[in-house]
Amino acid sequence: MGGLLIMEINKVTIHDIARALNIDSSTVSRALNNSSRVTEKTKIKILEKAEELGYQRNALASNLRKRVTNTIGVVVPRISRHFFASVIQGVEETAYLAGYNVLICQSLEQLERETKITETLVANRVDGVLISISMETTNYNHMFRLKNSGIPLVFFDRHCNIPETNNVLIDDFKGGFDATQHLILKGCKHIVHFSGPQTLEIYKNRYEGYKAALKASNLPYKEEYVVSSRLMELDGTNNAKKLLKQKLVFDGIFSANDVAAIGAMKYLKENGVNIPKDVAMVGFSNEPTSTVINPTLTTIDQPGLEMGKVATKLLLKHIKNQKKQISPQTIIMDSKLIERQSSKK
Amino acid sequence: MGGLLIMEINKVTIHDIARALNIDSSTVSRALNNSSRVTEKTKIKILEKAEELGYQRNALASNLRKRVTNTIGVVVPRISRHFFASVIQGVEETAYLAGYNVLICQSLEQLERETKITETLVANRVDGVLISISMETTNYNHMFRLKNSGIPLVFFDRHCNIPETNNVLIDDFKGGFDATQHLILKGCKHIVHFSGPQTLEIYKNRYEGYKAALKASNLPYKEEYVVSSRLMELDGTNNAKKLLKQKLVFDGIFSANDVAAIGAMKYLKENGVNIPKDVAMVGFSNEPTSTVINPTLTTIDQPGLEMGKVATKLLLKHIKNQKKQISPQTIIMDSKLIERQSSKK
DNA sequence: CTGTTAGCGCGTTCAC
DNA sequence: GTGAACGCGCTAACAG
Repeated sequence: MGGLLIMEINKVTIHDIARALNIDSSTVSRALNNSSRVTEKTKIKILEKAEELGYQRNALASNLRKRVTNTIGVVVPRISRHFFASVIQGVEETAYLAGYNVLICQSLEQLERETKITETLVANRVDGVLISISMETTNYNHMFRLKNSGIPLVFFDRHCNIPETNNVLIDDFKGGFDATQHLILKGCKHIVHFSGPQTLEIYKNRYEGYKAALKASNLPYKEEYVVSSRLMELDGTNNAKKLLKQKLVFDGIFSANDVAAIGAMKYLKENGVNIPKDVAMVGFSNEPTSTVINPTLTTIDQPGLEMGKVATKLLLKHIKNQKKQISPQTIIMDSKLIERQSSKK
Repeated sequence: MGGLLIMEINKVTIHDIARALNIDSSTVSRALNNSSRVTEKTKIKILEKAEELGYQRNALASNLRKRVTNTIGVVVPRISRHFFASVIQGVEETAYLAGYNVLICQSLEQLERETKITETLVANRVDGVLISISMETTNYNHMFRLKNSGIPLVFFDRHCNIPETNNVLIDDFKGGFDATQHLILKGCKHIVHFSGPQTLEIYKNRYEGYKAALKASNLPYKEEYVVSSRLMELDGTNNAKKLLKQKLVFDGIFSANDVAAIGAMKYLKENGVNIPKDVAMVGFSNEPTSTVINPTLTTIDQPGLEMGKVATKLLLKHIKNQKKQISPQTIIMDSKLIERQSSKK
C-alpha cells in the first residue's frame, strides 16, 4: 500500500516501549528514571528502544503523578530592565544546579497581569515562587491567595507588607542616605530627588533616606525639590524640563531609579545645561547605559545576580522543608556606593 | 481539641466540590468549563462552593487529559537584549489575546542550554515554539528532534538552514547594503565593518550587503576593515583599540550589532578620538543606549515588537491547522533606515 | 530484580 | 441536564 508515510508523532508512551520489549511499563518507567532496581542490561535495552521509537517523556503525566513539578516561578515587573534580568540570571543559575526549571513571568507593572500570573503558576503547580511586585499592586488579595495555596513564596527587592513572609531586600533607607550624603560631601547644597512610586516600600525608604541625610547635615528639606516618576525614561525627561522651567537652583540629583535619571540627563545634556557636579542614583545594578551618560556617575549598586541567588536558595530551603514548619525570614543585602571611573580626557 | 488549625491546602479537587454538593464530579467539571449543558442555577452553586473551598484547578491534569496546554514556548539567546525583550513583548500580546500562555526561555548563546530547553518544552507538551537560535548552534540535531516531535515551529530573526520550516526574518542583506550606502552617500570612503558571528546567517547577510554596497559604488573592499565580534560590549572596545593601534584610516563604521558598536563608541569617545562623521548600525530596535552615545546615529531599525507579533500569528495559524498539512512559510519583514534626531546645541 | 494493581485530577464519552 | 465509567501517561506501593 505504498504511499504516504503517516508518522504517529509524539504518541509513543512507556507502554509502547514495554510492549515492544515484552516487559511491564513500570520497569520501563524505572529504567527511564535510572532506578537502581533495574538491571544494567535491561536498562540499556530500554533506553535503546526508547531512542529508536523516538520516545519523549510526558512531563505533565509525570508531574501529576509525583505531585511535584521541579519548577519554580519568578515574577518581575519587566524582564528588559537590567536589574531584573540580572536577578533572573542568578535565579536560573541556582535553580538549575539544584535540578529545577524556572518559569519567567513579567507583570509589566500591571496588577491585573500579576494576578493572572499568580493564578497560572498555582494552576501549574510550581513548587515555589519568587516575586517582585508591580507598582500598581496596592491590593494584596492575590498574594494572600498565593500564600494560602501552600506554595513557598519569597519576595525580593519589592516586597509587600504581609506578615509572616520571606523577603530578600536591600537596605534602601541606607542607600538613599548614603547617596544623598555623598552629594553633600561633594559640596552640593541643593539636591533634587527623583522619587519612585510611593506605593512601593523601596521608594518610600529611599526617599526617607534622602530626607534623613539632609537633616543630618542641617540642610533644609524643600518639597519642590522632590519630583516623582513612574520609572519611565519620559518621566525623567519631563522632570528635567520642569526643573528648568521653574528655574530651580540645584547642584545635585539623587534619583531613586535609573530610568528616569537617564531621561533627565539626556535632556539636560541635549539642551546644553550645566550638568550638576555629580549625580547619585539608586535603583540599578551595572546598568550599561549609565556609564555612557556620565562616566563620573556615582551609583548605589544593587547586586541583582547575587540577590537572585540568595532568594532562590532561600526558596529552595523552604521547598525542601515544607513539612517542618520553618519560620519565614527576611534577608537584608548590603548595597555599596560605587564611583564610576572618570573619563580620561 | 482546640489548638492548631491544620489546613488541607491545595488539595481540593472537583470531587470535593461534588461531594459537598451531592452531585457528580463530571457536572462540576462541566460547570467550571462553563458548559452550556449545566443549569445556570447549579453552575452558580458550584462556583460558589469552589470559591468557598478555595479550589484551584490543576492545569497538569487538565492538560494531560485534553492533550493541549494552550502554551507556547519562546526561546531567545538573552532576554536582557533589547531586541529580544521587544520580541517577547509582541509574542505575549498576541498570545494572550488568543488565550495562550508563553514560556520564556533563554539559551545564553549556549548550544547545551538550548538543547536542554527544547527537550523541556517538548516534555511539557507546549503547543508550539518560537525560536531564535544561539550563536553556538551549528549542529541542528536538537532542532530536527523538535521539528519531528510534531510541535509547530517558527524561527525568527536568527534562523537555521533546515528545509521546510517557518521563518520570520528581516532582509539583512538589504539592511547591510542600505547602511553602507548611507555612509557612502554621506561622503565616507573608508568604512569599517564590525561583523557578528559568521555562524549565523543574519550576520553573514549583513556582511554581504556591506560588500555589495562598496562594490556598487566602486569602493575597494579591504579585509583589514572587517573586524568581528561575539556580540559583547567588550569586543567593541577591543575592536576600537585595535583599530587605533593599527592606525587605520576610517571615516565611517557599519556595525552589524549594537552592543559591540556601543563598546567601540565609548572607547573612542573616552580617548578623545575623532568619532567618524556618522555611524550606521544594524541589529537593534530602539535600543535606548544608542541615542545616548550619539544623537545623530543612524540605525537600521529591527522592529522587534512587530516581529514578535507576526511570528506568533504564524505559529498560531500552524497550531490551529495542524491536521491539514499547511506548508511552511518564510516571511521577510521590512527594515527601515532611521536617522536619529540630532541634538540641539 | 520485575510484574501487578491502583490511582494522581480531570475531561469525555455514553447512557438515562 | 446529570451520573457512571473509563482513560490521559506515568509512578508508588506492594507482591513475588
